[in-house]
Parts: sequence; structure tokens; C-alpha cells
Amino acid sequence: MAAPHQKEQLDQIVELIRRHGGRVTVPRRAVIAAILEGDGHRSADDIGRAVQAEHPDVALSTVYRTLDALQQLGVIEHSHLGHGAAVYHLTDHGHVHLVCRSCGDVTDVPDEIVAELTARLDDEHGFALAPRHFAMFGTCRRCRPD
Amino acid sequence: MAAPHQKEQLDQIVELIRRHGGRVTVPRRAVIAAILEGDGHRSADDIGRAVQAEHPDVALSTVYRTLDALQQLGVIEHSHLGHGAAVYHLTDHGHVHLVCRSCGDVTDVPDEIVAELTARLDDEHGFALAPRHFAMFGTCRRCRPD
DNA sequence: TTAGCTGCAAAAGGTTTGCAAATTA
DNA sequence: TAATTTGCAAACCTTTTGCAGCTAA
Repeated sequence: MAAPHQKEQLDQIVELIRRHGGRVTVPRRAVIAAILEGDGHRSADDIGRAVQAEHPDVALSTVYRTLDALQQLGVIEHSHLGHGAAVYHLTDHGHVHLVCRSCGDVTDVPDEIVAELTARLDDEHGFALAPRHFAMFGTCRRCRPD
Repeated sequence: MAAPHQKEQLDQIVELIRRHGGRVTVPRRAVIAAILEGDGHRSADDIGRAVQAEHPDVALSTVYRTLDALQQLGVIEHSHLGHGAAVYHLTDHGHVHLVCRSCGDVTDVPDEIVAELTARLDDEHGFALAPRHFAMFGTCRRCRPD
């Protein structure tokens, strides 16, 4: 499961937490591991379930608090993929999410796709787009009438 | 308040409801009026408050059910402007929303701004973007460090 | 030692639902 | 009259919070 580079990433994050005066605990390690092992589309609940598989008495509130802490450190961010729960992923994820309103399927596309939009919003509106913070909704190929 | 063209719009919507076998009730009229009078950024709760100013015993659940019905008819749609409640607006609103993650301010921009993105997503991914269903997050001019 | 975490339980916000009574066409 | 809509209250889901006890550094 834990690919070798995931261990390195975990170690880096752990060090970052310590450098900021945070404590590295069993629940925190488990949350980080669950994110690293995930596909970048895990909700707090998914992460909680993964953590609890190994450490049954980690509370979901601890998962939320850890996710908060990791966001403050800039390690992860969350996206809203629809009406339900937000999903958490590494900051350098590099993708935007396309969510089909019909089948619910999520497709990742490189965030270069919004480069022109990002430039225009900056030029014309002084707005710095954070493209990974939200999903883009629409209808996927399979669900479109031809 | 009620601009003359709003009365016409209301009548059109009322007729559409009837044509689809729906009943036109006092609460429904009031919900539609609240949407027409709004700025396109009203949440279900905002709409409920506006409705209750005139008709104090309309329940919020009725507001939600009416909003649902209007969405099914294609008259309105909702957008997620952040972590809180969704906002409802006419389908032909023609704008996308820019939401500042720092100050929470919402700016409307004509949806022409996403034309190129829409075309690329269609070409490259077969994905039909529904740009008004979600807000785009980022940092607004005022909140950006220069 | 002590600031920082944790689990638990409860609360908070937004939205949905079941049901009997009221209303529309 | 028959089908739809309503108000109410309760449930639901996701996320947040208060607090006393626990633990990493």
C-alpha cells in the first residue's frame, strides 16, 4: 500500500508540523497516511473510515481538526465536489475537478486548462483564481445526448 | 419594488407551472416574487425571510420544495457560493460568480469569460460545462497583496 | 512540565422527509 | 372530487465546539 515515496512525503509533513510547534500523534500520522494513499477525492468521512480501520477509536472530530491543521500549514486543501461533503487533497495536486451532474463521476484534468481563464480574471478583474478549491460542474461525455 | 417586467415574468412562470400540472399557490407566488426581486444571490433562507415578511406562516420546507419544483421546470438553478447555503437565481442569469475567499465578497462577471474554457472542455474532454452552477473561488483585488 | 491534542457528546447550519390537514383545478 | 401542496416536527448529513483528560516534546 504505502508506496516508498509516500513514506518520504509523510516524513516531510511530520517535520513541518513539528517545525510549527505542532505535535505529531498517532491520529495525525494516520490521517496524513490516509490522504497520501487516497486518490485525492476523499472526504473527511472517507478519511475517518480509513483511519479507523487501523485505529478504531480515533474520533471524526479529530480527523476534522487534523485536516484543518494541515490546511493551515498549506499541505492540503479541500474542494467542493457537489452538494455533499468536501474532499481533501495535497496542495500540489495540480488538477481541477470536473463533476458530472448526471452520473456524479469525477474527472481530473490538469489545471493548465484554466490558465487562460486565470490570466483573464487577473487582467480584467484583479481576481486571483484558486482553481482547485472548487469543482466545475457539467455533463460528461457518457451522459450527453449526442 | 415589483418592476413591471417582473410581473410579466411571474405570469410566465405561473403559466408554466400550470402547464406542467402543478398548482399555483400563495406560497409559490411569493417564492417566485422573492427570486425575481432578488439580486440573484439569495439563499433559501433569504427567500424564506422575504416570503415570510408578507406571509408569516409559510414554512421554510415549502420554500425548499418550491425551489425544487422551479428547478425541475428549468426556471431557476442554484449555485454554491462557498461553504454555506446555496443561492438561487433565474436560469438565464448569464453570470458566473467570483467569490473572494478572504472577504467573502461576490462579484458577477458575464459568463462569456468562460467561453474559451467551455470550448476546450468540450473539445478535449467531451464535457459540457455548466458554468453557473458553481462559484469560482480566489482572492479579490482588494484582498490581494500588491 | 505544559502547551497542544484527543475523545466524547452535544450543537450548529443547511436541507430533506413523513404525515395529516388544507387547497387548487 | 382528486391530486397536489402545505405546515409542522423530526430527521439527516456535514462540520464545529466545549470540555476534561491525555500525551508529545
